[in-house]
Amino acid sequence: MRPRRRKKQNKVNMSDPKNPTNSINYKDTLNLPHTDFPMKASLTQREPEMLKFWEERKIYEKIQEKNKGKTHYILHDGPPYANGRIHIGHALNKILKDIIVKYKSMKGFYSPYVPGWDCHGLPIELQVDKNLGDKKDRLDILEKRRLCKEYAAKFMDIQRDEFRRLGVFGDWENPYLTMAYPYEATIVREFCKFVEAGYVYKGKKPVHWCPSCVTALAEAEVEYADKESPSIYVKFRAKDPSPFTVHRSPFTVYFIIWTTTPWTLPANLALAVHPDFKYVAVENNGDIYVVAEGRIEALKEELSLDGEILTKIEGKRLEGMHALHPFIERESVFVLGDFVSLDEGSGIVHIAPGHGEEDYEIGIKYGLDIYAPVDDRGQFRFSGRQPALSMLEGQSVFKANAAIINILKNKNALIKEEKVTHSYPHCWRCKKPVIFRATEQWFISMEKNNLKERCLSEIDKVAWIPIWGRDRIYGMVSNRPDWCISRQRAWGVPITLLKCKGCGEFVKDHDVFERIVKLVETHGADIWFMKKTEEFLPSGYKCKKCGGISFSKETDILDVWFDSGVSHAAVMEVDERLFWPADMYLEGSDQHRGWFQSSLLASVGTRGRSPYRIVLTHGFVVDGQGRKMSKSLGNVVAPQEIIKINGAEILRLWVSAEDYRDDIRISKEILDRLTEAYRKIRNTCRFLLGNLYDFDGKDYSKDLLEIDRWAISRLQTLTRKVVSAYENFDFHEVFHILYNFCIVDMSSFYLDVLKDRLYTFKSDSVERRASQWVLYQILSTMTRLMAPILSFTAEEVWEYMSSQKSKVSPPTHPSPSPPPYPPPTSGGGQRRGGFYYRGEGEGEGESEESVFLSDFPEVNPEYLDHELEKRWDELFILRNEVNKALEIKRAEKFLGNSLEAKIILYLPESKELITQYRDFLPTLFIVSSVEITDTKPDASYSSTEIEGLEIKVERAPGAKCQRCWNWSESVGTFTDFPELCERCYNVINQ
RNA sequence: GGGCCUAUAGCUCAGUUGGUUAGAGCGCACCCCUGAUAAGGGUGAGGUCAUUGGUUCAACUCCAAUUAGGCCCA
Repeated sequence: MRPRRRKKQNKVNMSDPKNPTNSINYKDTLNLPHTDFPMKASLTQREPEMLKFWEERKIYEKIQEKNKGKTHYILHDGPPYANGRIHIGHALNKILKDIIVKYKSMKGFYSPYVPGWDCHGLPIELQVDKNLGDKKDRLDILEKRRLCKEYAAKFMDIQRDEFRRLGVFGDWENPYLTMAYPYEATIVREFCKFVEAGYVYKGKKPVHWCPSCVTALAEAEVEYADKESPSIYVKFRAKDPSPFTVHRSPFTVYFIIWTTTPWTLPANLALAVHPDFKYVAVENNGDIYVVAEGRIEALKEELSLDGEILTKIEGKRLEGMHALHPFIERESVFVLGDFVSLDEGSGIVHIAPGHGEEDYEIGIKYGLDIYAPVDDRGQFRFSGRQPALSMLEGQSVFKANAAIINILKNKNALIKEEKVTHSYPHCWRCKKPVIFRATEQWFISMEKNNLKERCLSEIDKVAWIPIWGRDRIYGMVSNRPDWCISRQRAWGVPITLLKCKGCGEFVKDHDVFERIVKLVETHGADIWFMKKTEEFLPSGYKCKKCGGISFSKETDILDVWFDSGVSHAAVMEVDERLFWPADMYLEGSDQHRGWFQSSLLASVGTRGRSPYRIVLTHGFVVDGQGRKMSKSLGNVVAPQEIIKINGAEILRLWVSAEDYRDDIRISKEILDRLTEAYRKIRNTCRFLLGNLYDFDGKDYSKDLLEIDRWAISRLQTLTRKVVSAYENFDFHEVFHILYNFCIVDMSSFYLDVLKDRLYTFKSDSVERRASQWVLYQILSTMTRLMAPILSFTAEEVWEYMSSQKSKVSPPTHPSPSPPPYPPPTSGGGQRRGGFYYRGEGEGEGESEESVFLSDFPEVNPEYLDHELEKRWDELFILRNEVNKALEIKRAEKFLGNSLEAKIILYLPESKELITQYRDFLPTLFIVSSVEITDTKPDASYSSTEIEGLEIKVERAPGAKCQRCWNWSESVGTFTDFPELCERCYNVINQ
């Protein structure tokens, strides 16, 4: 504990009146800064205390109460997946949201924040399976769902604590969970709406299928990795060789195709060519081979196809012709496709409509069978009995590649075989290669009711930040296929459809749907698996189509993107605090394909418009070199680590300092820099607090010196810039503007210059009070400006601002450290004992118990003075030149402290500025005296910035005043205080 | 391979509609102070504006390609 230095402010404590000079500690007569606000932040310890304060005092709830009824601003939370602990991307996302919500709330918007979690889905189910080990296959579906639910709940809890630890405000006690009964009921209800509107159909379609997990995978569940595959050239004999043989009929004509998936050849039904390419017939070893003309050079090398070109034919002329399958008694028809390219292969593409996206599209177009003789486990199942196929029956497709190549060899249909390593889709969970396989799936049609078109037109009504988000999602929606919404898994909301066993028709009665929704609402989605089929139907229900009375339940579950996609209905429409549509959705840029899109589809399909007005996206967190984080690179930065080492506040500062539109880098150096920046901001606040310990809180706005008016004007400029940056969601600018203000305007200038006045003037002199008034405005404004970002620190400063005076004054004896936070007041809304208030007519005070209950600063035009700021810009140039001159002398050891200097200025022309500010210049330069001369001094510094200006630095005349440290010729002229200058003498003697 | 995006000092960011020697702060080096003190102040050195072409009287700025990186898709 530091002893209090200050006794009485204005009277010297003289122990020996006869010999005053020896015993006076003039330091005691100064108004040195004093505050208990610690220099060291100790964020790691202090943050949890602050969180407790916010929780106990129900600050979030009070903010909501305060803004109730005002214009709303709804940031609808995108639900993170309730699996695992949070990573740095989660932290980034939630902190950005928090900054916006806090800013809007302080601006007076009603901006409740309801966090949510995505709870269903494959990753959780797989994790549960993994934990179960061998037991997983014996487990009842309800039992497994129970375990999944527990798992999700556990991680929801963990993540909730981690999000709260970041200082994020929200209704953490009542988050939305996609597995909550009412939410599940909404999912079912929204699904039924889609069914009733005719969007939902059951179709056979190739989807990514994981033979290992035995499930269809969504796009989002597939990841690409390198895989080695066979690369083969295969020949298909032409059924009718005549168009290629001209008059040389003995030749056999073959079409060459290239594939890396030989196992799809049994399902080959067609060959595709580009309508606009030319195809050539090349004679080679007594046969004729047909390939695209544009590939001939490459194939000469690849396949030694270097014979004479006999004929040339346009691709479009091949349409409808037939080739013979190399090992099955079947014909493959020629079809036309724009997707055929000349980048690789032969320019003729093998088509298996049941095993490829483009193959499927073209198959539909030509009315081909969507044929996929592969079962759930990725094994061949053929219905017909052909010799070539029987040996493949039951083989897994990847293993069958070799057998098929063998068959091709035997049939003399293989031209070339090698291995390639290429990017191939893999299952995101089990990491094994997946296949494309046509299966029975449920889809939401993008064409029905013009859904796609309507989505596209809604996209143009949304404000996308950054602007390119619009192009991105527009392109994705334009090209997207129908939405495959079924999954063959356990952990999710079931597709609640009942099928007539007699005719296969699905029950689509509204009443039945309502009945199911009600059941789910009360019992959860589990009810679907608990009750018998009949229990979902009114007694005696008959099939509308065939009159059948026997029905079966659909057992597939819904894609989790459907779950989160309907959050607009489950949360925004249902929660009476919220509003539909949301003002903002804010997620990472990957969500253009994910949640932004599923929400858009879910909302346009049933509500006809998008559920959001603004969509803001941020980039991904990468390491210091700009590379993505991965376990294998070992460059993963965990938010928990940063919190432990630096504190959540530094993480918040990091989020704000970086431009989130791009990828966001994080590294030790970046965090070190930010920690420095934090200290600077914190210390600036501390210095301000320290000089306000005895401020009387009165309005001194009429007593300001010009430099004070400059400072208060700069404060308005700061406010204007910061508000505009917040409004544009340019948080990194908030940080830079605020930080530079602390350094440039405050610490290195205004506060440095002000020390003389604050410390040495009579404590209650109007000049000192005026500067304190300014400091108070600065501190109060800065604290509120930074609160949405530096929430912990702003609240801490706020706390000291409102409670400091009563603790600090009068500082006659050591006082115990104040408790970090005042005890809870009985009866909400009671004012704390804060002393500071604004002048008359500015009714706002700093008595709110939290900075977040105060209003966000606004620019006060009365204090904004552009003229003054502009004039002072010139003074700064002058000051910088004087500093250079001083630095030269300092290097020569001519002086140390600038107060030892006298500055002589010589400026032949345009000297209005220096003469106008003649008396102020010593203060401005922080030197003891300034002389303006008409004769050019010798050995002076010639200014490079101001033409003609010469600056000479001399030792200041007189002696150093022991109190204020200025050098003055008046020192020694007072016999009772021979060590004091005149100014200090007068202060002491009053 | 395709779509969208990014590239300015060691770090984080500015750089208006193309128009002088490209700015700021931090960090770094050196110095001062010791009455913001595990603080404060001053001065200084750092950039071929990713690369290469093109448009233009003039390009960090516009266009194209390349390289590197990111997200999404195949």
